[in-house]
Parts: sequence; C-alpha cells; structure tokens
Amino acid sequence: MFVMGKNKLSRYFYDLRHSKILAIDTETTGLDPWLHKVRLVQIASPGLPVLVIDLWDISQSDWNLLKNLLAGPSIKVFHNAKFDLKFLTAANLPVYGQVFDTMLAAKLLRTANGIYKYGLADLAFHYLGEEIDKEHQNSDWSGRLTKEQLEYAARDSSLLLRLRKTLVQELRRYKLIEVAKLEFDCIPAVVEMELNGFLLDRQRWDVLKAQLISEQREASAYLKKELQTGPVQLSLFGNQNVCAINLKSPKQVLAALQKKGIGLDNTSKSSLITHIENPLVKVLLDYRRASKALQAFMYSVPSCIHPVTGRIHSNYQQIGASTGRFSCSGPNLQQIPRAKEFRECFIASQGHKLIIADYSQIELRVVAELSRDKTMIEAFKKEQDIHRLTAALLTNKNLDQVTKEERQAAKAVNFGLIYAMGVKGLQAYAQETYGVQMTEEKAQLFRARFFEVYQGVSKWHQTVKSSYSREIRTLSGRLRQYKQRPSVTGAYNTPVQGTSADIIKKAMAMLLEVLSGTKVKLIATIHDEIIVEAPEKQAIRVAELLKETMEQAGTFYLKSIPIVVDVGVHDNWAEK
DNA sequence: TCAGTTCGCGCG
DNA sequence: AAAGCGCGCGAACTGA
Repeated sequence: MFVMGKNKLSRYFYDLRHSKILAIDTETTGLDPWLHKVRLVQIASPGLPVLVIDLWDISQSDWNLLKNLLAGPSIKVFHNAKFDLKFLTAANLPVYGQVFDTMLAAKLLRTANGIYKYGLADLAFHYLGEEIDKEHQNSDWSGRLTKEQLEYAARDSSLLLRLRKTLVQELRRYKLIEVAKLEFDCIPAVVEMELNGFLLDRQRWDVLKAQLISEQREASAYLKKELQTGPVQLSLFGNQNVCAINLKSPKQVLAALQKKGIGLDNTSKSSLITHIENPLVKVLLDYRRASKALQAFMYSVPSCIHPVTGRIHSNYQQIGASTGRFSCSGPNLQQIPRAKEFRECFIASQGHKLIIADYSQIELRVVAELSRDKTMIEAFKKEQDIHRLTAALLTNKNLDQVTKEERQAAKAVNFGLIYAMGVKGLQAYAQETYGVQMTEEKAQLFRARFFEVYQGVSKWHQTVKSSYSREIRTLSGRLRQYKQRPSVTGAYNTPVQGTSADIIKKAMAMLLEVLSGTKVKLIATIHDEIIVEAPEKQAIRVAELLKETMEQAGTFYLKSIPIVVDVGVHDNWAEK
C-alpha cells in the first residue's frame, strides 16, 4: 500500500498508466453525489502497490495525473461502478474506457452460480473463499484518517483484481462474455441518466394533487355513509363515525359489500368491475383510483426532488429484473400513469425540449424474429400495426376505425396470447378493459382466431413447449437458469422480454458515444422508451440521431425484422 | 412491536 | 395440470 499525500508520485502514475488493468474503489463521505464528496481513491494494479489517494490533500499536478489516468485507455474494475462513477463524475474526474463491474458480472451469473447477495464481501466469500470484515465500511471518511481506515480502503481495491479474474472465468464458462460487455458498456449511460435527472413542474403537480384529494374525499364520504355497519355515534366534536370502515382494508370492504348483497369473493378490480352497475362499486373504484394515485405518486414524487439540483434522480437497477430489464425506484418512473395529467408534469427545462423515442412493438418484433411467423414478418415488412390489427379483430371494426384506446388495449391481448394467457385470463381482460362480458365461447373463438392468423407463433409455442430446458437465453446470450423446469409461460416470455432489454441497453450505450461532447442529456428510459433533453435549437437533429441510433441497436440483434422507432420533440412527457 | 409477506395496482 | 410475464410501492396483514 502506498498512501499518497502531498508528495509527488508521478512515477507511480507512470507505472499505472502503462497497466492494462486498474481496480478502483472510492471512499465517500456519504451516498449522495451532490451532498457528499469523494475522499479517497484507491487504485490497485497487478504487481504494483495499492495507491491510496487522499483527494483532500493532493497537489494540482497530481490531480491532473489522476484525471488523465481515469480518462485513459486501461480497463477499470469497480464493484458497483455506477456509484463510484457518479461521484467521480461529480468531482470532475470522469472515467472513460472499458469498465468491468464485479457486481453486474455476479448478477449475470446469479442463476448459474446461485448467488443472491452482491456485496463485495459476499462475492469475496463466494468466489474466493475469503472472509473480509466490513467494520470500516461505514466509518467516517471526512475526518483525520487512521491507518486502519487506509488499510481497509487499500484491501478492497486489491480484492477487486482477484475477483475479476474468477468472474471472467465464470462468465466465459457460462458464455456470458457478450452480454457482460453489453452491460458494462451501458454503465456510463446509466450514470449520466441518474446524474441528469428529470424536471417536475411542481405547481402543476400540486394542482393535480388537490383535485385528487377532493375526489378521494367525496368518494370516501359517500362510501362511509353507505357501507357503515354500526350506528352513527355522536361525539363531543360533532357527528362522527367512531367505528368507520377502513376503505383500504380489503377484508372490511369485502364484508361490507357482501352485507349489501353484492356477491363477491374478493375485492380486486376485476371482480368489482362485474358489478359496475352498482353505484357503491363504481364509487369504490373511483375512490381506489384517486387514493392509489395519491399514495403512490402525488405525495411521494415531490419528496424525490433533489434539494441541490431541483430535479428527480431516480435510481436505476441495471439488472433489476431477472429477464435483464431495468428496474427503477425513488421514484419508479416506469409506473407513472400514462394519463396526460400526470405525465405533462414531467417537463423540459427552460430553453430545452424533450426528445421522446420508443420502439414500436419491440416485443412483437422479437417474437417475430424468434418464431419466424410469416404473417407477422410480412406485417412488419409492410409497416403494418399489429396492435391495430388485433384491435380490429377484437372489435370487428376496420383498421382505420380502431380508436387509440382500443389499440392500447389490444396490446395486452397480443402479449397475453403470445405469452399463453388462458381463456379465463382473456375473459377477465376483456371485462377489465372493455367492461363487457366476453363469453367463454367467444374468448375461445378469439384465441383460436389469433393463432390461426399467427400460425408461426402457434408453432413456436409447440416447439418451445416440447424442448425448453432449465436454461433460457436471450439473443445477447443473457442466461436465466431455473432451479426446476420453469413454467412454459416463462419459457415464452423470458427470451422476448430479455432480448428487448438487450436492445435498449445496446441503444443506450451507443447513444452515449454519439452524444459525447454535446449538451444533450439522457434523462430517462422506460423499458422500450428513451427520453433525452436537448437545447431547443438542436432538438430536431437530435431526434433524428436518437431514432437512428435506436434502430441500429435493434438491427444488432434482430436480423430479419425491420425495427421502427417513433420519435417526437416535446415540451413534456404527455405529448406523444 | 417489528420484520416479513400479501394484496392491489401503476407501468412496459 | 394449468398458466400471460416482469417490476416497485404503500397499506394491510401475519407471525413470533
């Protein structure tokens, strides 16, 4: 270990710069890149002592050397690179070149190696059989540093070098090198996205919030009056229901509805909707809609506005879902309601525009690629809209009579049937979205018709059903291994959802390269959609660039199906 | 009392 | 044998 203070150490930097691999770890004073700072940067390299650099006690020339090193061409190994890269970027020490992330590597190996925890200590134990203590992990890195702290810091980075070696072997063994490169290349995009954040129109949000509160209050008053079981009791403070029903308790609501003679065995939306003609049920659904929106979004989202940047910096888990998709939290932008009133609150900053691009029917295109369904391939080649096609089938309308809502709804039917939704599921779906009862016969008929039209899909189902194993891969080679043979629905869905994730990750990685050096900001990604923010004057050019990049990324994995990306320049997220 | 699980529902 | 899949979140619920 070599602790670097004020003394010049350019010779060490020289050695490090000629090293192919650097394992880098940082110690920070906290978890927030705006409120907290990087204190130490530890750099390990094969055959060299670990360099521990105190950023708070370093000369300008050494700072410059470090900056060059981090921007240099060597492979940088991190554990959870996103975290360190965010801090280093915020400290104006950006990292370029190839990154190897031991955490992401372990996540790719998760199902193969049967690991469920991804802390450095967990991986050290699992892959190297080393037990390391973490007692200094949460120590105070803002004061005078002890020898123990420095040794702890040095140890982690040298551990990374050994860990990487084993992980590379494992990745190779399970043929995960390609997908690992995909994930690693995507890291800088995720870093940018989280640092950039999304701007919320707070005033507009609060107006919507007030509206929903009054809607909730109205529905609640009505329901409490109608569903009240006990007598209304007088209290000192006026007429109040002391033993009022809790409308959020499924148990209580179910009992109360049953008492009113509404035959139900649960209070789920799909059950309730069968009694929609009953005003009690209708108001209950209104109540649910308003209170769900309030508790899930209206109260929490504003609390995510960052005190320093004034923007919302969600946390993206790069391998958050077992199919390979991102998950998102704090807040989860992937579940903001589609309704205009919500999304129009997410806006571009002054003088900027949002460029919103989404893959058109990407999962269906992946299905077409995997199943070689002739009708689908043909439809895509002729640039037909398959959701619209299915919607027309379902409603017995002409293609051009299909409404936006019907088309939106048909999406679910397409996905449902492709992923082996049963007749009952289809019935339930029809009730939920159309509010119409679909007889079992009709659902059966429609299902049959669907597979008549898409015979290749039907064949693909048969093939997969008869031959799939515990190992399922996407087109990038991403592996999902099951303990037992998965359900057939998993075998249908995983390669499709996973390949779509591969494609958008490829696009994000490519996009960041294309945008480097510009003022264009990647700010969000929602499964098949990428949002960037650009100065108004560049918006149209950026829109073309974004579309082109995303389509190219699609072509990388889908060889026989054209990829289409819809893109638009907007002031807010609702204008699509 | 508290951690873990389930329900219900928002998105793709 | 039968089956849409994948998430996160908050409130309610469960178990010790």
